[in-house]
Amino acid sequence: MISTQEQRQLIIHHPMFSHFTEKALEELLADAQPRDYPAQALIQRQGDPAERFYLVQSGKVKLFRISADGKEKVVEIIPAGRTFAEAVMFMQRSVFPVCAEALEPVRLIGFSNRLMLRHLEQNPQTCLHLLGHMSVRLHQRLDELETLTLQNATQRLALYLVSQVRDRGAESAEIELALPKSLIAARLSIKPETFSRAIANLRDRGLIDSRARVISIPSIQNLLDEFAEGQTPGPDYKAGVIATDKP
Amino acid sequence: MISTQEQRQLIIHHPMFSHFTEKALEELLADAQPRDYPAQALIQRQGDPAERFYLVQSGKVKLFRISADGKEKVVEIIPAGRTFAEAVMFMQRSVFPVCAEALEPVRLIGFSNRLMLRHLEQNPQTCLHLLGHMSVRLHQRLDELETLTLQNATQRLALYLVSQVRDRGAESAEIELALPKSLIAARLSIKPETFSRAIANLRDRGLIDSRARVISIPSIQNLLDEFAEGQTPGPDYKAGVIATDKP
DNA sequence: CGGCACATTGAAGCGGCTCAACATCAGTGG
DNA sequence: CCACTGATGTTGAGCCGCTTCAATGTGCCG
Repeated sequence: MISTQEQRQLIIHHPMFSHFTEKALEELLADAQPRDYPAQALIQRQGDPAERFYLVQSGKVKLFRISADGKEKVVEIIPAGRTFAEAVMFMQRSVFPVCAEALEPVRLIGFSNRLMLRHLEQNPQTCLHLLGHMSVRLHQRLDELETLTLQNATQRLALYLVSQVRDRGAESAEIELALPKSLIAARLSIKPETFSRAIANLRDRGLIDSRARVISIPSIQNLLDEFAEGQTPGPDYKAGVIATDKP
Repeated sequence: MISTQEQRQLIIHHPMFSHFTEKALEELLADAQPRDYPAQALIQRQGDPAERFYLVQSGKVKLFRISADGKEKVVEIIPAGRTFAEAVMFMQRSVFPVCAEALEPVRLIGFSNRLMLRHLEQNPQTCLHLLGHMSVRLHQRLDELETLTLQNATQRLALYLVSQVRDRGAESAEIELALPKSLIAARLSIKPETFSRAIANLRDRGLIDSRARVISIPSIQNLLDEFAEGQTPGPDYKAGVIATDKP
């Protein structure tokens, strides 16, 4: 059960719930479970049965996969205000596909999958919103797949830095790393040592300037030009083969 | 406009359309565009505006990304009977995130995104089906992400071989590669040479037996044990940190 | 049979990893 | 206030896996 006004506001204004009727909302809220986790707590384990999805009220959550030999792959860092594990509820066998860990003290609000599904059946608007949301996620995974296979460590770092720039379209920028470098390294699937060397590499070449956690980029364009991002191929790519119009 | 009975049957029985009313279906069918492509034809380019999604009537379609320096990453191979680019219609800026190429002579049926969205607004059942579909896709991408970062080339190949086994749960199996080895290599993000060496590696160790395009696996379990798949960590993983129940 | 695409095998190179030492900084307690 | 400590970040050296380049082998269709 949700108690505080702060929680109500957070939920009500979240796009996931904004199309619901008053009644449906009340039902979901009545069933919602707030829960606190200390830093480093394991919130869920991959393979656990999933009966709820979560909204992060405060703190940051790390989603990751872990392989049999103990190596982990950081999939995503969920900041406050965002939901996670919402895609799981649409699968037949509902188990968490990833582990979740609290990076800092975290407060979550858990919603019942069963209840949510029941309301979705009568609310195409929210379904469409969710579809949009999941399309974006799918697209992001695609970007990451490409980045991982087509770009080397330094390029991945450069793209990450650019993605952290708040002011889109600015010429230059100064950013402060929101996470420990070792975590960013994990997010980029590189080792901390390699991360450090990549930073040094960019610094030596004058593309960035780094002082501790603050990194300034004299020219964002230069950084991007150097490591051309996954853009559409030139217009002359494999030109010539055209489709026939009708079967 | 759809003409042949064969096409109608294919469409009507596809889960994407199975919940639609007769009337909605007729509207979609009236607008559907069949189209043929010769082998190697470029069907769509990443960045192209997307106004339709496609059902593959016959042939195979390769979805891939291409980077500025020409390296390509094969994202997926779509066989006959499946749709692609259906996730794009839910995004604001509707452009194809990948290139598509006909691996063989291909016949596609294209459906209007606009029309489909309009019908989805009145059909939560299909929305939910689509959500389920996209959850699975999201999950698959996750698997691939993990496989790419956590497993080496030989392990990836082993997992691929196992995934190609038709008879789930059988002790041993014999499979015939449905695609040229160089394409499978690309799908696994390894070079053909490495693919070849990986096959040789498994053969030398008695885990598989390969004669040209036919590969037999004496014991599927052995193959999996060797390269323990991304399974849930042992029950003792980071035990101890428990959540407090209430805020 | 020739020709060509596909596949295999060898040798060398390179990028990122591992291991190890050292630096830096924050927090702690004397 | 400073010495101690542990976490985090940096730097160096060597190694390993995959790629690259190049040569050779194999199968298919003219």
